[in-house]
Amino acid sequence: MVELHAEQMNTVFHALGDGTRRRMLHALASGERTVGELAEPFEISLAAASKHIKVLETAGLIRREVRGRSHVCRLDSGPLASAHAWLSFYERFWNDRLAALEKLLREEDAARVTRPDTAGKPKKPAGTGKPAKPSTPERKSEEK
Amino acid sequence: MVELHAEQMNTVFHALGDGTRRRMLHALASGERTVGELAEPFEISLAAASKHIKVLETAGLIRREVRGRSHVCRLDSGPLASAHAWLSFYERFWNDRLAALEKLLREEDAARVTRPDTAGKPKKPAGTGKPAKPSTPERKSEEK
DNA sequence: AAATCATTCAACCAATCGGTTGACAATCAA
DNA sequence: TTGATTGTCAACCGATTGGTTGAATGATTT
Repeated sequence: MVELHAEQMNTVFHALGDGTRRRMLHALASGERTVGELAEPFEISLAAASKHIKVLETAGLIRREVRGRSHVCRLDSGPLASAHAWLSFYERFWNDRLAALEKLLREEDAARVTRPDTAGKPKKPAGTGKPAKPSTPERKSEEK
Repeated sequence: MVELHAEQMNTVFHALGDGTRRRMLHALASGERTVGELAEPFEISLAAASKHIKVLETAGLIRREVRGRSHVCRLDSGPLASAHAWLSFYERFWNDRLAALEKLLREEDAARVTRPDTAGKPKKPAGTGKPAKPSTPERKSEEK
């Protein structure tokens, strides 16, 4: 599952990287809102708000339904769920008990696979217990 | 808890909005990496990679320890946890059963509190069951 | 038909982004 | 000391961002 649909993630995270847009999403959490209603709390022009809304829309975070002359927006949680899932991968790192275990496992793993005799001199003091990067040279996946 | 520390969230989500940086984080998930090691999978200059790493660092997503001439980076999951928590607010929207319930509750709530007779004309067709924005004018918190 | 309302569009602006190159600083190996 | 190695810094570049203003579009009201 590692980092497919990267372009989507870019747009979603980028959309979330702005406080104005996050507040708009938050407003939409309690129901539909027109563009004007979404714009109202902010001291920016309606055009600027409209752009923010378009960013949210193209990120798939909201959907728009044109009712007469007003555009009604509602949340689409799909991309939020994706972002949430992406972050969940790192959950073990902030879940401390698991993190400690995982760390041990990683180090053990590193110790098992460690460097297949790369450079001649084993200048390893062996004391500090540095995890020592596993020699596998990092798979490539997403390319821009 | 609604959208405090907004500046942090900006930098974190912005940092996550780039595939290169996400892949760097992913690499760090399996252990420490030097700047060079982090840069290696990418076809960009070391300087560019260094900038990415600095973005991650100032977002608090990684920490750096200078060992001799090499800078060793490791993940700091704190901000990831924050982002995850922020997204969790919307969890009910993609958890369908809960979503349906919540929706009902919201509508019920909206019906109970509905507009304290704002504009004169009750042009409400009352048929479509639109949630009807609660008249509370959206609390302001974060200001850029 | 005219006015008003809700919203987008187009052009512009300054700031930021992601990238480059070349110079620099520091550490380590010879 | 000389020379790699590891990484940052500074200057620059084109593209994108978030904002503005003014005009244009479309639906509703009068």
